[in-house]
Amino acid sequence: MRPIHHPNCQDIALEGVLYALGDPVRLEIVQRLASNDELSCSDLDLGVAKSTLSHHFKILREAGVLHCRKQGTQHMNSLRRDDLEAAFPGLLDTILQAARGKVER
Amino acid sequence: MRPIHHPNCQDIALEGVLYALGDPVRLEIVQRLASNDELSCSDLDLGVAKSTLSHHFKILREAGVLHCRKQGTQHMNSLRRDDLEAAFPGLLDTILQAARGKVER
DNA sequence: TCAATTATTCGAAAACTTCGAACAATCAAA
DNA sequence: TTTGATTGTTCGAAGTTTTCGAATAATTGA
Repeated sequence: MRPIHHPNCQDIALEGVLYALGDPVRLEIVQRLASNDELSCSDLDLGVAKSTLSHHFKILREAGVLHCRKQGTQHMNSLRRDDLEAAFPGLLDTILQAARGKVER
Repeated sequence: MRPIHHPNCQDIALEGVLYALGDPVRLEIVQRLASNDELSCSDLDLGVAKSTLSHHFKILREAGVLHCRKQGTQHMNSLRRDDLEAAFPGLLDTILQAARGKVER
């Protein structure tokens, strides 16, 4: 298994982040991570094949949205809140707020 | 030529907006529209085929990001600022701010 | 009516997404 | 230490989307 790649803070691209979040499954993942410090793939049941879920996590990781840490057989994922805030102030919060509004109304 | 379709305010979906903006060409279009009230396709030279540009405008239109108005042979496009603000407060401004930061630095 | 301008539609090629099956890595129990 | 269970990734095929250039459509002005 190859080492997991994460972009540096300064390499996080806005298009990449928006693209990553512009998918219902990935946006849902990010929303769940907003209220759970860490989640593994197996914590989520989003109605897609696990290979597809793996792909979605890869997109999010390579966009710089989340960080992945191996722990045994699990991969623990967490939001890169601080890095995103540094790169694009207010962006994540605004998007999470927008996503939240969608449901609560 | 079929009539141009625009979604209603309440039908603007967050994923759709993020997806639309998660492409370099489309993000560039939106940035230009942020400083120009109206632009036609021919006002832009973004290094893609005009059929591709037409496709990008369609994505942006159907996501509810911009409005298109026919004027003669031209199609004048403008940002749906108010509708976006109503649907997702602060989102467009935050994204434009993030996009702006990218260049000015 | 004819030509010029502007933009969309069409068809083909390339790129991406999704799935299930196969594979790899890790840990725990026997 | 081997076996089995758990967790994810990789692979190959099928379907979808993106991109391009060529053809088409709509509008205006000469």
